[in-house]
Amino acid sequence: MARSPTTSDVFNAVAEVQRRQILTLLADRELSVNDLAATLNLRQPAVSKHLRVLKEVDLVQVRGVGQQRLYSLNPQALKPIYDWAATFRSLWTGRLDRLDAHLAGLLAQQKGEDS
Amino acid sequence: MARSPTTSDVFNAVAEVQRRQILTLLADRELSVNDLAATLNLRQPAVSKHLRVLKEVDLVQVRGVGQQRLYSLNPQALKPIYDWAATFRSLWTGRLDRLDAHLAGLLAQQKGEDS
DNA sequence: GACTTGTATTCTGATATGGGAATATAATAG
DNA sequence: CTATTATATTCCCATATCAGAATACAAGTC
Repeated sequence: MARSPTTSDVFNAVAEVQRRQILTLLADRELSVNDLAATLNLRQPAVSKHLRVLKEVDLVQVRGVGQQRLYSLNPQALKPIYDWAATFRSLWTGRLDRLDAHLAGLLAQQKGEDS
Repeated sequence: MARSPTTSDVFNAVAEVQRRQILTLLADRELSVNDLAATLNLRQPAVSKHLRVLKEVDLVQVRGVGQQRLYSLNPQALKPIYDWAATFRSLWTGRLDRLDAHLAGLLAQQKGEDS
């Protein structure tokens, strides 16, 4: 078996540095492909390809404005990553009940699933 | 250029599902390689290789106990992921102005063009 | 020492990557 | 319609992956 495709889930999509930077930039404002290329010092095709990946996992959405395509962030798609990492949060905050908290977190995740 | 090595940073290491599961299991207790292999229905060499990756990015640490090698989680190594994701947290916490912005975006998209 | 158990490493192969170069498509302007 | 601007796609290739199989290494037992 080979490595999972970058489009298989948000974790794989976000593994690439450039894509994380794109998301960070889009957190502030809608940007066009060339805007991103200029800011990141990447060629336009490279940016287009990264955006394609991000769109496939629903991390960004596009809006066509004339000849431009403005990409914007879909923040909620990042929630799974936050939630997963948050599961371990009590383990580094050095509290006594950290194990309990972690187990509670796992349970909540199983029951809740969404939001 | 090729895809970044899984050992290049925590984000890449954690992109793989099996490795995330290993971390989740290790959050509860120290486990041996064979313990993990049995629980995850993976062959032992596969687990050893995953653990190697996790160790290289300092997500786990090993302790030799007799013939066994007990792996344990180093939770703090997950903090960068949590912190990064938390950066976007305010964007999905349902503030009204954000919702408005999003709906405005959708409306503009309807009038402008498709995705 | 010979044997067993636990783990790590090496080799292989199918698969996917990310960037550059070139090209194609889309939308607008003249 | 032609030219221009903005973006997407295709082709290429060096690189890395993950799992399986086989093997090596390590530590304990007899």
